[in-house]
Amino acid sequence: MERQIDSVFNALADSSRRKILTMLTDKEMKVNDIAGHFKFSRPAVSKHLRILENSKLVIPRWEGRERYYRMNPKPLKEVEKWLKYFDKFWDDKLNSLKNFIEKEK
Amino acid sequence: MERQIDSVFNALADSSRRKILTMLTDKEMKVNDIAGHFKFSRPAVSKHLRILENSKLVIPRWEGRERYYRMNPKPLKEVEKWLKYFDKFWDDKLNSLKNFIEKEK
DNA sequence: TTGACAAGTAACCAAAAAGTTACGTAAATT
DNA sequence: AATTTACGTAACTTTTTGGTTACTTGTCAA
Repeated sequence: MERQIDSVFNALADSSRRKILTMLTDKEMKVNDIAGHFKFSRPAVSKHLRILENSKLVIPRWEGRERYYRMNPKPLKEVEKWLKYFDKFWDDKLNSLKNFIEKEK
Repeated sequence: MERQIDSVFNALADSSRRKILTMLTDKEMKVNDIAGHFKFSRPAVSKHLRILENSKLVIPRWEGRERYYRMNPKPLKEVEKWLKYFDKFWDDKLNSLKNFIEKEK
């Protein structure tokens, strides 16, 4: 079974999906509205939405025959947590990198 | 030309590559040492390293016939910045909700 | 109630990704 | 000098991904 963090990183790997997320930051949108922002077909958009949905980055809501999507920022917290691990070393790393580059010259 | 952020997200999409990054957090490692941690072959590891290298997440250094890799956390800052965009929005939203509730009282 | 509309799903295809084995090359070891 | 070692690279295969078109289903509107 795929771990949650894997599915989130995977969902974020595609720039179209990241674009969808930014579109959904501040508002709900239905599938056709989203599809209107892309050159490719609506079924392709549907697939992207399915991937975002599986990673819980978006949450759908039916309203009649229309499906509204909104963003769920929670899974991004997992990513931030993963990144924080490196932040701990950030300054040290920068310093030693600087020293490394200095020595190279 | 691929944008930097795209190549970074792409590099991070693979869990083996993320594992390599965590291995390199606090120390340099040579290719064979890294390969020792995976079930797949050394050339496969080499490919992953090439992808990490292209996204600038790791930096190589030749020492004789051995190649040492170190992590470069800088590109992760781009990712964090991308994530911050959402944090800001959701924090603001939470705050205005809080203010709203305060005023109601 | 008929037709159009908003979506999902299925079957398919091409290109990219992720692995393999085989081989090449330069450095270290004997 | 010959051999082994640490890597890279090339050619190839399989799997995954991202797209397509065609079709289905449920809802709305005439």
